[in-house]
Amino acid sequence: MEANVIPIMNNIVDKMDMRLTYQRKVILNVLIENIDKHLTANDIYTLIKSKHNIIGMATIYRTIDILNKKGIVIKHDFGDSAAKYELEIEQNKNHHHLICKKCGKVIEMSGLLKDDFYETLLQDKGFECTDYKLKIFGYCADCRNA
Amino acid sequence: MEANVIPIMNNIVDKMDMRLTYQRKVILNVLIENIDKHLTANDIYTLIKSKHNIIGMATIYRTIDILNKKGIVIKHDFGDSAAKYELEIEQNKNHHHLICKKCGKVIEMSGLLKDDFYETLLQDKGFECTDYKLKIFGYCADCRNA
DNA sequence: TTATGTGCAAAATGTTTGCTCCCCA
DNA sequence: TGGGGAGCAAACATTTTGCACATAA
Repeated sequence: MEANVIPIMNNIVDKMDMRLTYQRKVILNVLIENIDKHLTANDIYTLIKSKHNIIGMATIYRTIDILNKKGIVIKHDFGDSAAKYELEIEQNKNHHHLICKKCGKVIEMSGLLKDDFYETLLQDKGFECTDYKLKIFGYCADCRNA
Repeated sequence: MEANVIPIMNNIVDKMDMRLTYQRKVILNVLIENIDKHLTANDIYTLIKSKHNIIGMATIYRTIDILNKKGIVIKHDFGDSAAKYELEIEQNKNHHHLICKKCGKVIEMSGLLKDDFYETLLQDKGFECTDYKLKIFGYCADCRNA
């Protein structure tokens, strides 16, 4: 494991409250090293295979599912069949995704919701928001100029 | 076909610019009659089977896909395996979904984005927005009080 | 008439599960 | 050492595809 990954890993391990097996360490390691990317289960599998021993697909799905339920991993669906995962760190949390309908690129940004949306939801609908996903479809700068 | 469906149907048919077969009419009919619902491909299949002749699943997927590409049908993914579809009428367009993490209920609302988000996207990222989907996860009034 | 659409069945894809053996705490 | 975890393969659900036949325009 690379040194700079260790403190992040420890931080997550504190939150997980589950047995720390070799496989789970390796999965977390890949997620941390790709903290700015969206990985499919198969991406994770391939990345692990290239650096460590092979681990089973079922283990990846089972682990990711647990991490997702514990709020450590976010599950995304950008419409291209396989679900994508990323670590739910503060920096990744509740950001928006701009998805280009031409080239498929995903750009991240934030700050498009009204500042008082949380209160509005509670008052108007009695709905308590824990998190949200905003997907914006359209055309990125490159594709618009092409 | 029920009488009140005909004007909506004609409106859509004008937009589609594709051969109007028996199967496509029946699919559109079901979508119009359930304009306020989110249907899976299988829901559509079952609804058609109960009122008309059986049509093939492949036809449903192929038709819905075309309608989606033409902007007549919206495809949703609420995280429960099968994709859900609804007509993309003005009333359905760009609304938000509040998804209860306990009971799975989906509530619709709108008006949570900043008024100038379209311009912000264009200026800050050069991104031209055509449409968006905002999914808000949390707990509905019923589940919060239960 | 002919390009397009349909149905069927088979295949592809992504994900989940049962069961046996393994290993972390 | 005991109970949760892993691996494998088989099952599963949803969606896609190839091909022969049917049909709207």
